[in-house]
Amino acid sequence: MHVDLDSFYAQCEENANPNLKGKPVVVCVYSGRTEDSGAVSTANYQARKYGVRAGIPIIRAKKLLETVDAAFVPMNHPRYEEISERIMDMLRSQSDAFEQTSIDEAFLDVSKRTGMNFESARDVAVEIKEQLLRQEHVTCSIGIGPNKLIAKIASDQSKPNGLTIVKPEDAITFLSPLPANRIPGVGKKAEEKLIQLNVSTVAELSGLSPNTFVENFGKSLGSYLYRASRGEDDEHVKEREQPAQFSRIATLKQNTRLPEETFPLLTELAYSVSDKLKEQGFTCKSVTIIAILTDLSIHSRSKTLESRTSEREPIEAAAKQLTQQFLRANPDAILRRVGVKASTLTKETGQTDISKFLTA
DNA sequence: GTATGCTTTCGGC
DNA sequence: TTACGGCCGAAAGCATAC
Repeated sequence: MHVDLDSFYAQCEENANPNLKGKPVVVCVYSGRTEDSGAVSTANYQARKYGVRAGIPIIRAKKLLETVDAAFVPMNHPRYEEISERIMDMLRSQSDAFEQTSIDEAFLDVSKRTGMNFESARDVAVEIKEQLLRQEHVTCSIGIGPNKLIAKIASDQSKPNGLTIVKPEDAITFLSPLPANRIPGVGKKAEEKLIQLNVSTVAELSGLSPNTFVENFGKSLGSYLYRASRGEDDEHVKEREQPAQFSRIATLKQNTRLPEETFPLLTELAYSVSDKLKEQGFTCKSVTIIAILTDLSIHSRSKTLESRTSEREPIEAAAKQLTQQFLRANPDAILRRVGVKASTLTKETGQTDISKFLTA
């Protein structure tokens, strides 16, 4: 079973402010550069009717909604996290195995408690929907299928507030007419290939030879797509124990390549990443800087640290060094936004782990 | 040749 | 007509180890 909370941030805002009910609601990330500079994080379904989508500039969303009484609200991420945590705990309690894949999505393995009976799985889904509405005033879209792939595609089939059940014997019939890009992992690049191959539906995709898959999509994606187009997937639902990375990114006051204008922000971002590592009890081994230039192109540079750390100073030093190197190697680059990322995380248990043993 | 690790890019929301 | 965020995980591409 796949559960997807409908335009989650927008629902959180509607619940926090009843004035928003019934209006188009646009949740915005303001960059602070000018009055309306920034992007749309998400929009409720009323706003989507006017063409407002995640990722578009706020100013464009305002134009699209200028004839209606719409609400533009700043994103409040800590609030969404808190609400999400309660919801995820509830969903986990309704499952045999649980896997949260984002702040608003999760897979629930309900095979045991339903004995693989899809009518019984429907009851679980209905109970989840009722409980979510009662306890958190939130709607969701649920997909039920014989595996994660089909559950995920099914949850996307009917939104918002949908429930789509695909029994094993109906899987091929369900998938066949769908556009091939509904398969997770088929993005822009794979889609271009599909056009070349004259493939638009999953059924057409499944008609390609195994060689055609590997030749066009590579061994990894190719064999995944071969199976996916047949509705096959054997991934298990499993808890994600540890995050893989923490990052902070922000927009500069003005476009620049001067160290005195970028370093203070880099320091702030590095400190924030370090604080989060410490707060959550992690150390990192690699540090990455993200550079977004005036043409909005995205670049990154990373390095592996000499030793694991969560301290502010080594992360800050690495970020400054990587930025300097990037600017030296790219004399025409002008920075618009910069970010700092810590990855290769390890949870520090306080117990003697192998690396401590070896250094001792 | 395969496994593993590191760096960079892609894509979803 | 343009406009433009802040996260995350996964994939791709390459190098190195065995």
